[in-house]
Amino acid sequence: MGKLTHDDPEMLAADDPEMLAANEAQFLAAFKEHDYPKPAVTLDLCIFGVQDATLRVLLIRRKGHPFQGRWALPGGFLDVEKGEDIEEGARRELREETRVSDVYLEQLYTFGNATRDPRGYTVTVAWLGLLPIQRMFIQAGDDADDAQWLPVQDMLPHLAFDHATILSVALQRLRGKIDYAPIAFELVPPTFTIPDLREVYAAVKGSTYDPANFRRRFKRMLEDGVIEQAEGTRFTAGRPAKVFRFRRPT
Amino acid sequence: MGKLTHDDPEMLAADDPEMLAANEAQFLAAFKEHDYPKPAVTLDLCIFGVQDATLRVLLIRRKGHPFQGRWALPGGFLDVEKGEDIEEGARRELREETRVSDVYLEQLYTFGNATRDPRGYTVTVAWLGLLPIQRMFIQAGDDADDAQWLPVQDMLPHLAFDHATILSVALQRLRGKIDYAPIAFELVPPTFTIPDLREVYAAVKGSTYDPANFRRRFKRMLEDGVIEQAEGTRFTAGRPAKVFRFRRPT
DNA sequence: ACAATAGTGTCTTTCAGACAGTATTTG
DNA sequence: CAAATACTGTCTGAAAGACACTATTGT
Repeated sequence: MGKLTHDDPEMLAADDPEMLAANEAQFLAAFKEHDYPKPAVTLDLCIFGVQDATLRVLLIRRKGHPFQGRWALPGGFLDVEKGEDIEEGARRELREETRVSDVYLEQLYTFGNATRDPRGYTVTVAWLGLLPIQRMFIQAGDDADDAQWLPVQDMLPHLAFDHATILSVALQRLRGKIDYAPIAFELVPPTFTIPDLREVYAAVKGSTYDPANFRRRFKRMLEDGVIEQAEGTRFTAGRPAKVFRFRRPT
Repeated sequence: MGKLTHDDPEMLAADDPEMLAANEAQFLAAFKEHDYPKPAVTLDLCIFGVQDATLRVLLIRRKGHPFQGRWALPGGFLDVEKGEDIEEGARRELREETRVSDVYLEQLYTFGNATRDPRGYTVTVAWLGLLPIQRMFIQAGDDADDAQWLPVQDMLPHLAFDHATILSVALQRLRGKIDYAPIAFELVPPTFTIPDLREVYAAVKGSTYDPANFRRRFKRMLEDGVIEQAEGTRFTAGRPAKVFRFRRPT
């Protein structure tokens, strides 16, 4: 059992790096020999959008095995040879499979076990993305027959691999985070009305919001400079609505 | 470009699985042949504790190269052959390197790029753990010369690999989460006083808390059944304090 | 005029921060 | 007794929920 305290951080610092260099180079050369078994590492993407007051997720229909013809999250193998950072890899996969780029993306969770893919042990780093559907052309890439925005609730039971689990975790994160982080702005076009935003919140959370209280919340954001009013108004069946813009923090 | 709506989830469900079985088995057999290059996958652990009103992290001194003799987060390679789930792997590594088990553990973030380890491209799944230091014997395992609880602030600039980055992310997560999730209870012994808890919060957040307001917060938890009063009192230099217990949700 | 939708005002409750004060122990 | 620490009460302001009300458009 080690001592439990140690109050001299200076003493703890590295040995002189010069001294180590020779040994370390030697070690690194030797290291190549014993090759630990390595898992395949993939990237999976939960990209959410709201359309027709419905929360949707971007899915592809699988062209190849396994799960051929089934709907799945877009994703693919991490390109180790290229040396890409995992976030670069996630953006590359999304681009390749759906021609979508410039997305809000955050890392969600990493799943790794022997059963989630019939091809053997895999580790997948899952990502959560947000996109205003309205402004986006999507297009199936090489590995997919089709790419579509489909309602989360309908699709949850029908996905390939363990993608239902991944999507559930993503949904939980999105629902939890929308209340305290300014991420709803990623789901609407650059200019939007308060009722637009309210629709997004309702679709994400699956509940309704009192229009008056909801509005007051964003009035505070206006005062705090989080959003600003934009030119013009937006016409509806009734009184036209003021238009706002998210001031992306610099 | 695909259609943007699709309202018949039934039609989207899998093709008949029986029909696919033959093709899929064929495919899986063929799959073994082309072997994508795979990254090494490791697990790293940020285990926090509070002692002497100081936030500490469990570190090991590296026995081997690279970064021999430097302090680092405990961790190691995921055992793919054993088929362990990544969380099992994290708990195994912690046990092997420090003889510590039964820890609150949550997944933190996954780091993967070509530069974080001189041995080449690695992916590491980092975990955040919490432990009441007082009740824990730690002991260095096979890969470590020493294992100690060291102050986070002092050690941050002196860690091996990119462990300073990992530790920073862990610290940020801990500080953010302690305010809204009942995780502070993982940092104190089974029974504790309100001043004990307040000390933990202060150590984690690096700020002080008004005793009166802090107490009121936990009085509400008492009413909500999150904590309950335990027998006895705890003696100090002044008036003895009431003792409480966290009622772990079932 | 009326339907429809955008937007305001107000009351109540909850909760956090500031801070003055009381209670119970040891020495 | 004083010193030290635990604990209580009260004022204030910010923010959320409920809900009644006003404003501006199209038909």
